[in-house]
Amino acid sequence: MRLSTKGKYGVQAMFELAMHGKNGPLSLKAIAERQGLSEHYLEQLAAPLRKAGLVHSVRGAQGGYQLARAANQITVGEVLRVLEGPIEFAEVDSAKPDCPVQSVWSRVTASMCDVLDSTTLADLVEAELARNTSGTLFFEI
Amino acid sequence: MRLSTKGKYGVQAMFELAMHGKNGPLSLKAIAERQGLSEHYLEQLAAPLRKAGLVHSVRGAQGGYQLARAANQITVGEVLRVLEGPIEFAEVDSAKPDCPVQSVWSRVTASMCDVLDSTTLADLVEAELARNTSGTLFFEI
DNA sequence: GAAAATACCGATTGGTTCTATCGGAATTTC
DNA sequence: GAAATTCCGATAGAACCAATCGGTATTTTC
Repeated sequence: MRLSTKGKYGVQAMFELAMHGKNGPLSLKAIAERQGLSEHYLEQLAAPLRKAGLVHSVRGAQGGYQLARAANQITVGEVLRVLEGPIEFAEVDSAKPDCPVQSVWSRVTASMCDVLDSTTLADLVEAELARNTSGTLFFEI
Repeated sequence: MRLSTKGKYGVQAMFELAMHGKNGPLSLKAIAERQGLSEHYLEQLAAPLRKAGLVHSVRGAQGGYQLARAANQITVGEVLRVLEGPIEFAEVDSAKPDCPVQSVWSRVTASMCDVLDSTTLADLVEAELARNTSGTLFFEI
């Protein structure tokens, strides 16, 4: 019932890319350092994200990754589906679709998707910027 | 991110107990047959449910299990926590609690708990009875 | 043109968890 | 006493996770 590190790290990496914005590509090494992750492991996450068209890669020295779309056009749910497959609280048993237990699973899934599909990378960037601003003001007044 | 069969079967079994109500104890064999599960596997789920005080057991022939409380006093979330541990969409990294990504995980978790903690076994029984009633009417009119 | 940086690729591995299965002991009913 | 049932502990195969490793291809920089 818990997200694996694949989805977790993947979203964190996408958040870093969104924060970096259009300042050229950001390397996996840089992301790995900022988030304290293994660079080699991140490679495994970058591959599906690129194949799914969520990021563009730039090879060679000074290369790295950039978001393939505007940050407000990429939701957290979309990233997770690429890395983890369908978002589903429990596999729905097609043999008894009318069982009230199944409908609980469906409702939980829907409520998870509500949050994940309505949150974009831009929302995360905005929250982070707001946090830094208020923090800075707090100490500089 | 997906519920394991432990939680899934466990809730289905608790639902059967709730449906059975106060007509004496219901054996694991009966539950296994109705739900198409392995009886031996159900035993492993029954043990923690009993230790957590959610069911009472009756040993010996004609024995089985009963809910330890009224069905409207047992939520689906409670059953899942006994069988699967804390309900949490992703482990929150205590090193960076203010990261916007962490707050997404918290919001998803909260929204899952909203559904799971507000749904009782009695709600499931009610839904099942309503379904049978309407189904019967549909064919008997 | 050489060297460094980086993305890209595939294999493997150790660990954990899942999903049971098995055999038997204790308890109660009939 | 026989049958039904809970109870207990061990085990085992499978799948998945998380990560590591070694190497190749591409691009920039010097």
